[in-house]
This record gives sequence, C-alpha cells and structure tokens, in this order.
Amino acid sequence: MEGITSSLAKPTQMRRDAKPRPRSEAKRGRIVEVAIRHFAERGYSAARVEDIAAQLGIAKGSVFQHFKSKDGLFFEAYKKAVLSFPKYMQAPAAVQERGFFEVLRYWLGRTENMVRDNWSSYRIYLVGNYGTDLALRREINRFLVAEDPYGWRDFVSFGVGRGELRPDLDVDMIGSILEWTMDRFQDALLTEELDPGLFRKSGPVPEEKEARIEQFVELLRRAIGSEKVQVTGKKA
Amino acid sequence: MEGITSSLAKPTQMRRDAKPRPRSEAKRGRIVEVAIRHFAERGYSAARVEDIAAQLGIAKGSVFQHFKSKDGLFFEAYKKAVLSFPKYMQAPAAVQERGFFEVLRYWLGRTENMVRDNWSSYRIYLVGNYGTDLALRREINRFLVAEDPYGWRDFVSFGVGRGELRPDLDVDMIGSILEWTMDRFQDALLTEELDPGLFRKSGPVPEEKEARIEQFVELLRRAIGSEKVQVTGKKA
DNA sequence: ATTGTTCGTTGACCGCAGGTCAAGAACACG
DNA sequence: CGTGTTCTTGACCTGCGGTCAACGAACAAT
Repeated sequence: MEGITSSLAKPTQMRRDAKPRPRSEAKRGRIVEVAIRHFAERGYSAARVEDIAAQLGIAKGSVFQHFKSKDGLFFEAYKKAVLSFPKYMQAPAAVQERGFFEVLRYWLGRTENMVRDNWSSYRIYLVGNYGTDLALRREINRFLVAEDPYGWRDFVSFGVGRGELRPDLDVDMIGSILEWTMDRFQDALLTEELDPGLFRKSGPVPEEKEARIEQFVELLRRAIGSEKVQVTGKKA
Repeated sequence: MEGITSSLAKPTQMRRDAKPRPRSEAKRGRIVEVAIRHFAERGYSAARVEDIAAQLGIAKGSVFQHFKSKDGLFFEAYKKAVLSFPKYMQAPAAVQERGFFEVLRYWLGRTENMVRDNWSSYRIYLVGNYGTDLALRREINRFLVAEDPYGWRDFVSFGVGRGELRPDLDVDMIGSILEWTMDRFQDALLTEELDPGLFRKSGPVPEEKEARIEQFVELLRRAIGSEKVQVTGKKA
C-alpha cells in the first residue's frame, strides 16, 4: 500500500527518464512472470516474495530493487495479466458482422476456454479484484479506467454506430452496466468462491450454461439495446 | 470451472468455537465494536490487533482467545456490520405500495444518508468485498448467500407477486442481476476508490445523481421488469 | 472459611515475512 | 587497466500475527 501510493505520488527523483537498461528490463520481465504464477496460485498475502526470488535463483533483495514493494510487484503482475486479455473488438469478423450482442455471446461462450488457456492471468485478475488491500484496489481501478483493457469504449461505439444500442443513454452508463454485469457473470461462470448461487446448485451442466448465457444476453439487450432491434438471431 | 479456485486458497482456520460463555459474551461484543471501527478506518491489513486491544485496555492475547485469528475477528465484525443494514422490504409501506421499482428507487435515493449514519458499517462492507484475502472472501460469500442480509429473495418474491417482474426468468437470475448492479451502482454512488467513472468527472452535482438513479432504475425495469408495466409514474 | 476447579487474562516470547543497506561483483567505457 | 556506474547479494532489522505457561478471579462443594 505504502509502496504503491508513494511511488505514484512522488516522481522519484531519478536521472533522466527512467532509462530502461536492457539487461535489467529482461530480468524485470522474468520476475513478473514468476510472480504472476505465485500470486495466482496462492493469492496475494500467501505469496512470498522470497519464494519468487528463490525460484528464479536470485536474492530477495533483488526483487525489491526492481519493484519497490510487494504491492508494486503485484500491480505489475496484474497489469501484465490483464493486458493479455482479448478485447471485445478482437472477436472474429464473422461474429462482428452479426452485431453487438452476438459479440457478447461469443465471448461469454468462450470464457471457459480462455480461462483454461490462460489460467494464471484470470486468477490474478480475480485476486486483484477481490483479494488485495483497498489501497491497491484503488490503483487497480485507476488502471482499469485509464487503460480500458477490454476495449469496451470501442465496443460500445461499435454498437452505437450500428444502431443497436439505446441512443438515450450516454456511453458511460452503457459501459458501466456492461462492465458490471459482464464481470460478475463471468465470475459466476467460472469461479466457486465468488459464485453467488447462480450455477452451483445444479452442477456443471453444459446446456444449462448455454441457456444462462442466452438469458443473460437477452437481458442485456433489453436493458441497453435499442428497441427496434429487440429480437435477433431468431429473426422475427 | 472448479479448476479456478479449488486447488489453492488455504483453508483459513476460523471456525466458531460454539461455546457460549455467558459473561465473556459481553466482552466479545465490545471487542467486535472496536474492531469494526479499526477495520473500517484503516482497512484489513493495516488494522493492528494490538491497537484494538490497547484501545480496550486489554492484552492482545485476550483478543486471540475470543477470536482465533485476525481473520476470525474481521469476519465477525463484517457480519455484525452487514446485518445492521436495512432489508429491501423494510421500505415504508407507502413506498411499497407503489411497487417493486419504486422501492429500488427509494433505497438508491437513501444510500447517501444511510452511509452517513452508519459509516463504519458500510466501510467495512467495502473492505470485506474488495480488500481482504480471497480465502476470507469465500467465507464472506458463503455468508451472504446463506443469510441474504438484504433480503432480496423476499423482495423479488414481492415483485413477482405483483406481476412486475418477468415471469420467464427464474428467481436466481433476477436476484443475481439485482445484486450485481445494485452493489456496483451504490459503490459508484458513494465511494471514490471504487468509482468506475460514472460520477467522478462531473463532480458532486445532485441533480445529475438524481438523473443517474432515474436512468438506472429505468434500465433495470427494462432488463427484469415484465413488459406490460414498462412505463410507470408517467402512466402511459 | 477453605479448598478445588474452571475459565479468562496476561505479557513475555516466537517465527515469519516484508523491507533495508553497506559492501562487493559485474559491467561499460575511455 | 582504471574508474565510475549499475546490479546483486545476504546479513540484518522491524513489526505483527499468533502461542503459551503461569497467574488470578469467580464459583461450587464441603
């Protein structure tokens, strides 16, 4: 907490413009990679900096030289993980042609695969969102607002451009609703500890998941979709 | 799913001793009260058990006797705080008569006052939801699912009974959407650190807040409201 | 009152993990 | 090779969660 906030508040008097020495830059990268694994596997507080260092065969102090604090290291790991996520607008062209809500459906359907392929990144995303201190959480939120790593702004513009979204809502409102519900729905889709009861009781039945996704997309369409195009796919 | 979280997340040791000591019960209560303040003011990790004990004029070890761990103490504090929140169905009768969505609007309009009157409880709710370890978060979630402290089940039943909610959605789906969006909307209404950008840029302009609430309720009505009663108040 | 039992309280103590730092190693460059 | 700069190290410090053996206050039985 102290590390994060102070490092951002203070310009940290340094010579030049934080010149990225090539050698240490590579090391930073390696440290972050290992850190991602550790934070993902054990959570924030249970992950030990010394373990990370040990696994790299370096001294603990070295880690603290590159990242001022455990917070700082985690934040870096979080950023790297989140930036590796696909953006909405990276859906296949064929899907995009079918419209805004089809893109949503596409990504929801793919969540499980994406998580399987990139487990630790999703896990660290979870840890960052629900399992760290509030001071860090604030930094994280700033990052998410500034970077828009999922590219929902572009995505909403896309939807507005196609006339699929309500013109009487401003972009922030639509984006917020989208973020809020998509995040939680994905959480519910794939985590146990954050599952508020939507999927647990009936176990992992694939077709129920399908139905849920269908319901959810339809629900979002009602909420933020323009009225003329209320029904799609079924074409009626 | 299942793969995400099962393998990790140390099984935090915190179980109820289930031993109702008669006269130490009062002391437990006092400890929890002070703990609420400390956790609320400093966050989970920055709060010190020793400070809490010192403020009560007792020894640190005594706290650990009553609550096996810091986790356990926090959890108790969290529960007490959350249980002090009002339930949806505790809205005034006059409001309830006007229907499901009017009750929503009522509570949204009152959030600011509620927080002012009960600052530390709301704050600790935030800390529990976003600022603790994942293992604790899991415990918290279990609690929220089991206790339904806001009484959304009753509330949704109420809405269904009045025919104001879509009959083609099951209760869990409606409840989840409600929980997700209400939580985040309230966060956005009154916290800085979790504000995803909805309210910040224009500062604290009251009428904008009003307009946001209006928009939001309307949006929820579209999403989960039955179609016959799409427009209310305006009566057309 | 006296003794015995139980339970709460205490504060010294431990271990552990984040964080620091001075000294040295490795490197860059003239 | 010399000199200045950067990186690395590991011993060391600190602070905090958690433990524990001993102490003492309440109560029960005699």
